Amino acid sequence: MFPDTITTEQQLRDVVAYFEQFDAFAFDTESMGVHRLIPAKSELAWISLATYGAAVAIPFGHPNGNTLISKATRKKNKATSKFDPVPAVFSAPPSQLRPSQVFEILKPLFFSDRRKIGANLPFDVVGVAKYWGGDIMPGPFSDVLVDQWLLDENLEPRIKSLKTGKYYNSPKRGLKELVEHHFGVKYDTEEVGKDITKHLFKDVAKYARLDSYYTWLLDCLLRPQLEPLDLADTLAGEEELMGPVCRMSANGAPVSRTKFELLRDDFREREVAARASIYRAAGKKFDIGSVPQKQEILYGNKRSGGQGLKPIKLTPAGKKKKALGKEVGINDYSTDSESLEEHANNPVVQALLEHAEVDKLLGYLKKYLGDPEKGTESIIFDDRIYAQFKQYGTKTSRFSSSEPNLQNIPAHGDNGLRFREGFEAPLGYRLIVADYGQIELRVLAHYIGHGRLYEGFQAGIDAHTSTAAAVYGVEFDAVTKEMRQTAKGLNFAVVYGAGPVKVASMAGITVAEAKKFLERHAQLFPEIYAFTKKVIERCRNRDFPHIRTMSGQYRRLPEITRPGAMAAARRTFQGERYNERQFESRVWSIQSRAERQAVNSLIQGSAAYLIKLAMVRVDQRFESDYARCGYNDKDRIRLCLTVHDELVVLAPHHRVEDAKEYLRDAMLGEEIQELLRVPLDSDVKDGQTWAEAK
DNA sequence: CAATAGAGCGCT
DNA sequence: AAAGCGCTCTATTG
Repeated sequence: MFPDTITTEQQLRDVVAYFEQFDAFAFDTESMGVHRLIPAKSELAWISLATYGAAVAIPFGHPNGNTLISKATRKKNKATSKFDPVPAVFSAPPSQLRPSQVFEILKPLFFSDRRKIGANLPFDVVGVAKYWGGDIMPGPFSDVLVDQWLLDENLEPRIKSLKTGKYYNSPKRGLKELVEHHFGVKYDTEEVGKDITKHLFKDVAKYARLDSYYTWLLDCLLRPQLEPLDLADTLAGEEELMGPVCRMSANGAPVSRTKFELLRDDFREREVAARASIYRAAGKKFDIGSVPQKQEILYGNKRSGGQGLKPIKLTPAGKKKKALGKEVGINDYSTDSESLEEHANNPVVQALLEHAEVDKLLGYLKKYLGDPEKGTESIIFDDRIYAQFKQYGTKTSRFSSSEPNLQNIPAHGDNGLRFREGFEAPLGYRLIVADYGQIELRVLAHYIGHGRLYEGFQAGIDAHTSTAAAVYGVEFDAVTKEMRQTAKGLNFAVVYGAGPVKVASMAGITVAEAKKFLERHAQLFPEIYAFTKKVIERCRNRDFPHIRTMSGQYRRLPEITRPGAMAAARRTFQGERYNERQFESRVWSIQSRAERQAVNSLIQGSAAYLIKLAMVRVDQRFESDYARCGYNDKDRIRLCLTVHDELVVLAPHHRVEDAKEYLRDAMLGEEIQELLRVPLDSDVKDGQTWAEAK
């Protein structure tokens, strides 16, 4: 039929003919080069496929043969007196197909309606799209990592350590970990996938083939397991989202390299200045990034060269120590910005606060532009940054973003504004930002279905303003900025389960005042508290405690029961000596945390579901619009980013109004609005930069 | 030397 | 005793 490793056109045609017999197949790619982790820009060398009864690896540019001529080593560089790496030398690679041949022959298979299965699917879909002129293959799609996430969002795969031979629970949930967890097989002990250019042709061939093979096997194993859990619709929803996610990932976020470079230079100067101020005020040099050294400087007495400041807040580790009745020292006290604010008049503290802020943002810019000191390359290509968006991996079904994380770009103050000005539409285009207003509170009001919060939304009143009017007992028009700020804190307290201390620090009031407001809030909004109580009790009373979001997604919370919390408490105290009182307090805090998580996950998870639905709708609209109107590629409207309750879109000037209309239709349209008993709200703006459009 | 933990901080 | 993330830095551990 065909061999495991495909090196001729005829073999590849036979493969395609075989795979075309079935309605689904798994695939995986191997990339190389400095940008191998950026699928939109990586260079691929292998693609592998698996289906019923077959798995193959197809090389089309692997640089090495099957013999290692000389091992990788390091050689001392006389000029720098450092050790430079000397790469391994391999024999010449066997003859392989060219990429153009491979992708031409594979195209009918991938551009059919067969189900394509991946592990972290968008990575591979975007990777291969480059070879088809940027076209994203059509669905249906599956991703075994999504399957696993739906099956158990808390899974920690059981892994055997190569060094110690002992089993441990890994926090990672990648393909390798899942394969070992489910099948007890370690198939990549050499870590071939990390850098295929360091490995023999035959080793990569084996590894690449097994990637697809196990992806296929996991699909076979996991999908049937979803059936009894009533997750078919949830899964279908996530799978429908995969196409939009692939397109968004392939589009990237438009930025101005020049602006970022200017900003970096400016931040560099400020960093140097802040550093100098710190040393001057402290009277000596020290490592500003070192927490222990900062503790000595701030909280150490003046005799030993410290500032002699009174430490206030303990670190989490310090709290644990105190709870166990141990002595705490200056190294158990926090040096975070909240602690430093207490001593804002101290010159060392002032300079440290400035330094921390500038250094953090400078770090972002170095990540984007590359850092010669660390030997990293720029991740901006033709004024675009390509982040990875994961639709799995959060406990609440939100998206996460990484490499880089584009969901934590500074948003507030002068720095935030300047930073977001770096995200800029190219000439002839505009950025459009659409965000849901107070979506979490709307979800909460929907679930409750009556009362002040619900009525407020029905009447179209801003939630924070209506809360303020209620707790202060004034008319809506009489609500001041400060009153609204306090009310905002109260509304957050509901969604996150915050206590008086947090509300006080958030709203800038005293703890006593916060307590009064919370009591007053509870009197005026009894239905909210009745609802959260009901959510918690229902969760607790289930055989396996959990909540389900609007999409049907589970959040399992075993620690919401006393036995569950006790088991968790025992784990946290492992090996420590503790008494009854300490144990009880730990159990209580774990159980309370689970209660807050139950309420928050229901709300946050359902809100996440609504924006995922909107993304699918908006993408459909953009795609059908493109197909129907026969526009050029450059006239396309494209999704660039999603930030929890916000979508960022790039559109050419003449399409801006269309894009805005599509966004509003998708976000507020019947299909989504009919899921909620309160009206949704979305704000849609355009601008040249993210700062302007927000 | 590499991997992990902890502190800290950016966002919604 | 505030939910959910990812990243960077240092210190520690194997």
